[in-house]
Amino acid sequence: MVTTQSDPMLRGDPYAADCPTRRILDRIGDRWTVLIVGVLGEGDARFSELRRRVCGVSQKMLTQTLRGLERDGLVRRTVHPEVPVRVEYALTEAGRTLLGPLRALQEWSIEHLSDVSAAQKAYDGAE
Amino acid sequence: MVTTQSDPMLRGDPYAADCPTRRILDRIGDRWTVLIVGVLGEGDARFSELRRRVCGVSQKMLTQTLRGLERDGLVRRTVHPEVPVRVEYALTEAGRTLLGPLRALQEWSIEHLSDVSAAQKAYDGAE
DNA sequence: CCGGATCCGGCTTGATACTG
DNA sequence: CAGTATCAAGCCGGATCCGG
Repeated sequence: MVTTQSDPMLRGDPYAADCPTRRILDRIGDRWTVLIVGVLGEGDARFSELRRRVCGVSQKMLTQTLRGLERDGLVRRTVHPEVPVRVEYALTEAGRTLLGPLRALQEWSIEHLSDVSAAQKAYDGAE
Repeated sequence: MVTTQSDPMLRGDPYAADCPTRRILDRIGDRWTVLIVGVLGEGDARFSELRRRVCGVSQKMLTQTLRGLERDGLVRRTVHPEVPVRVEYALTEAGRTLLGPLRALQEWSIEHLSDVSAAQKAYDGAE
C-alpha cells in the first residue's frame, strides 16, 4: 500500500493517506477550525464571544472544534471559577504560528473572490 | 442577521456568514480540494491518475470536487474523444495562484506535525 | 475499458432542549 | 454562561450501473 521508498513524507506529495499534511488537513479542513483560529488570532475570547463572532457555528461544533484544537495543542482553555462561570480560549504559541498560512489563504480569497464568482456565474449560465 | 454596518467584507474578519473568505473556505475546507489542487500543481492529470494519487478519495467525491473546482474557474477539464475516453484536468491560471497559500499550509503541517502528535498524546493521556 | 451517474447505508452535522 | 443530550437531516463512501 504505502511506498516507503524515498520517503514521500517530507516531500511535496501529501497524497499518501498517512502523510503528515493529510492529518493536519483533516483538522483544518473542517470549515470551522480556520475561522475559530482566525478569531482567536485577534485576541482571547470566551465561548459565547466565539459563538457570536463565528457566525453560523452551532454550539456543538464550536465545542467539538475547540476540543480538537485544544487536543492538538493549538488552543488553551482556561476556566475561571467565578459566579457565572467564565471560560476563556486563547491561541497557544503553536496556534499562533498557524495564523501566517491562514492569512495567506484569506488574502487569496479576498483577492480572487470576484473571479471565482464570475466563473461560477459563467459556468451556471452555460451549464 | 447580517450586520451591514461598516462593511466587514474587506477587512480581516472572515466571520460574517457572507464574507468572501467564508465562501472560499467552504470550498477548500472540504478536505479533498486542497489535495487535488496540490496534485494538479505538479502537472496535468487524468481522472484515474488523480484517483490513484489522492489516496483514499472516492470516485464520487473526486468527480464532485473537480466539478466544483471547474465551476470556480480553478480547474480546466478537457475531454479527448478517443477510443477509450481520456479526460484531462489542469489548473487554470487562477488555480495556480492557489498553490502558494497551499504550500504555506503544507509546510506548516510538516513543521508542526510532531508537536501536534505530542500534544494529542499528552491530552489523551491526561484526559 | 474509462469516466461518471445513481442508489443506499453509515457517519457527521445541525437545531433544539436540558443541565450545572 | 458553558456546555451535554437527543434526534432529524444531510453528506460521504461503496457498490452498482451506464455511455462512449
